[in-house]
Amino acid sequence: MAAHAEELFAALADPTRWRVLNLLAERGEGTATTLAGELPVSRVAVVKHLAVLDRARLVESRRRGREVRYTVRPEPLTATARHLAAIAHEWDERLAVIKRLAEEGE
Amino acid sequence: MAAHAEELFAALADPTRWRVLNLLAERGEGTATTLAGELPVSRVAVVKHLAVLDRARLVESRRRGREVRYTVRPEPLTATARHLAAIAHEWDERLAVIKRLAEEGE
DNA sequence: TAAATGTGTAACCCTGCGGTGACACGACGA
DNA sequence: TCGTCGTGTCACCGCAGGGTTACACATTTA
Repeated sequence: MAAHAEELFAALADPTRWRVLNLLAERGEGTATTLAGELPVSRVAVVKHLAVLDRARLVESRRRGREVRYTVRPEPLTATARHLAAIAHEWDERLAVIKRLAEEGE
Repeated sequence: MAAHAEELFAALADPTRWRVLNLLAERGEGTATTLAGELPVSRVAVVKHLAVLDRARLVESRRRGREVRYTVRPEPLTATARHLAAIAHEWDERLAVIKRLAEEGE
């Protein structure tokens, strides 16, 4: 598994981060301050979450004057979806081979 | 996002757990002791990892006399892959709508 | 220019998690 | 029957992560 994939899974493992992503997807964009206004956590907490999401490339930030607007980035999700499907397929094949060998062995 | 989905992402966020899953997929099955023999961690650590993977339904355990053999389960991966692809698709549509609105607004 | 508003960041708290060693229990083989 | 071997579990350690408050800095606007 690629190293940054684990970073992405870790990013997706937190419920607050999913709420941030959902809010951004619904509204199109948002700042740390506006997001904190709709969440039960402080702005600083939101900033930290956005930093994690940014490292995982799940959000994009554009400076707009004195504020920083964040947008959602779907690409890592589609890439990870393909990745997981491929691994599951490998496992399936492996299990099929083992099952066949076991039946021959009887 | 479903609650146990975050449990699954958390399970996938650890490198040692991926090594456990890979070993199980390669060999078809394994016990906590045999796995610990091929990993740089103790048996107790492997047991804990297997417990996490079991809660996420990524492995299956069958008692065989005095030992417990673990097998890999691909289903959660395929399910999560579909889930992520669907979410990414939603985001894509949302972004397309917003982009169109922005262009009309000019 | 001064007030207001948003961001950046430092210091700190507490919980969870990955890891360890030690020991008790149960099942198998000699 | 007794030693062996695998599992289960308890107590503990260190650190990263999610959370907070407080304060300094930058940019807009009245």
